[in-house]
Amino acid sequence: MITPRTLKGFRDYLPEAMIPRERLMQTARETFRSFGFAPIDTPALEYLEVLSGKGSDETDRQLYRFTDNGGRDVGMRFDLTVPLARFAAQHIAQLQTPFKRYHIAPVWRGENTQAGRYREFVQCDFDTIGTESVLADIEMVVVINALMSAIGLERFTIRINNRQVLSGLLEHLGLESHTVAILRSLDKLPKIGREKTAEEMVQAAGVTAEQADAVLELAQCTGSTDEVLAALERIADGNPTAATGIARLREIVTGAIAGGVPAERLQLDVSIARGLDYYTGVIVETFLDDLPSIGSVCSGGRYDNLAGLFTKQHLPGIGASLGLDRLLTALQQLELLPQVATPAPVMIALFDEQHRNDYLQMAYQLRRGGLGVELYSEPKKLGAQLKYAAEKGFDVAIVAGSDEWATGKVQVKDLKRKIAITTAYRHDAPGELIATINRVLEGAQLADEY
RNA sequence: GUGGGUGUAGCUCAGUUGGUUAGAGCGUCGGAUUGUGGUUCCGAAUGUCGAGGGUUCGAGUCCCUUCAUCCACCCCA
Repeated sequence: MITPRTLKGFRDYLPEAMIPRERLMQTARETFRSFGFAPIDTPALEYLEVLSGKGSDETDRQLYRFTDNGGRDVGMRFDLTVPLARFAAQHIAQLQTPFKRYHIAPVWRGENTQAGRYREFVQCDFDTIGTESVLADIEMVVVINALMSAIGLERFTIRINNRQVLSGLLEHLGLESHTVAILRSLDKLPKIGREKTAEEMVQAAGVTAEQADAVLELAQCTGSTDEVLAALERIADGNPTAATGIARLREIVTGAIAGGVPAERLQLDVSIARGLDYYTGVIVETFLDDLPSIGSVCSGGRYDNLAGLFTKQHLPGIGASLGLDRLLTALQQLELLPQVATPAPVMIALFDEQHRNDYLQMAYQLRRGGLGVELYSEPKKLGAQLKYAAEKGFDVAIVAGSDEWATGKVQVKDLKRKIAITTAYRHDAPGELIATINRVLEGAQLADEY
């Protein structure tokens, strides 16, 4: 016998897990499409050189790679952004710019697992390429807010930074060459605190204590966006790069607010750096206020030359990625996921098998009326059937025995509120029953959000 | 990749210094209740103690290896 098992970091999804998962994907799709992003897909496998070209040592280490049966060196994509760069370089002639696409698909990273971190997980990316307009930057923030709201979340914070602000300061301090090491240290600031971060910067990045202090002062500006912007201007001291970056941040924040994002969800935070070095402008991370420890659930930013490896054409872009599996882990920990094992809301009890064809006819009529309906398949005791319906998460059970069929009425049981409604029903006039069920479902939906 | 915790019934866990046939609660199934579900009562089933090897008269318990999972570092969705 072969032991049935799954690989480390790879998972099976039972209906209870898959139902909210599909719902989340559907919400993401609808949100992206409502902004005009169009779907694309790319292969899971790419030539190794395509994936490792831009990658750092870290991504190289996490890359699943092998030689295929034709002797080609191939790798499994570890994000959707590098495939997009290849895709754009390859097809740009047939695409109009700005090109807006969304891409919902699994990616693979051979790293160590943890809660909300898997080796196979789904990302929901949306990007706009071919424009440097600040409107695209603003739209990214607006989409993130719309997406999180559509999922049913209210308590989240979108942290915004602009690489140019820090670059400007580093330029001002004469530290451009240490940028990567400084960013790496800076990323630890929330975890290890200011003093240790300063120590590490001095040690790992080889800067002076004064320089480290200036960087940290910049990174620790807090308060309202106006306050932070004013403080940044003071510290950057007229450096042109930083000034450009700060002006851009101001435009993004005011634009996002005009675009419907509540101001309190936006927080300027110069300390967020993102490990990926391909970001060149604005950077965002999205944290759940009630579960910040899970990390960012939606991150992105501007990259002004991602396709440079694949084409001479200048292709600036901006976009972000929702971590579907991480978000689902978070929603589960916050107990915001319904425990439902059925995708259909209505179950018809097989109460009296003599009327089997009536039940089939009724199910047909209800489905034609737009309702998801399961007809119970065994003539078990009614109590057992109702128990099955309640535990599987159906909202409505239809009960009709010989008495009901004789009088032209059926019982609509509201399983969530435990009440029964008697409604007239005939196969050639199902309208009243459908209306009754819909009334119950509207109530049920209110009490049954994510 | 490095370091640490955990792994016993479907789930949450107990299992005393190694000692006969491995337990509890919840859940499941059957019945009380042959036309009405989340309560109550009665009854029942269920484990190669993650896997493999070793020490021992004897291992769920000790040792080694391995797999999975969680935590920290690293990195990130």
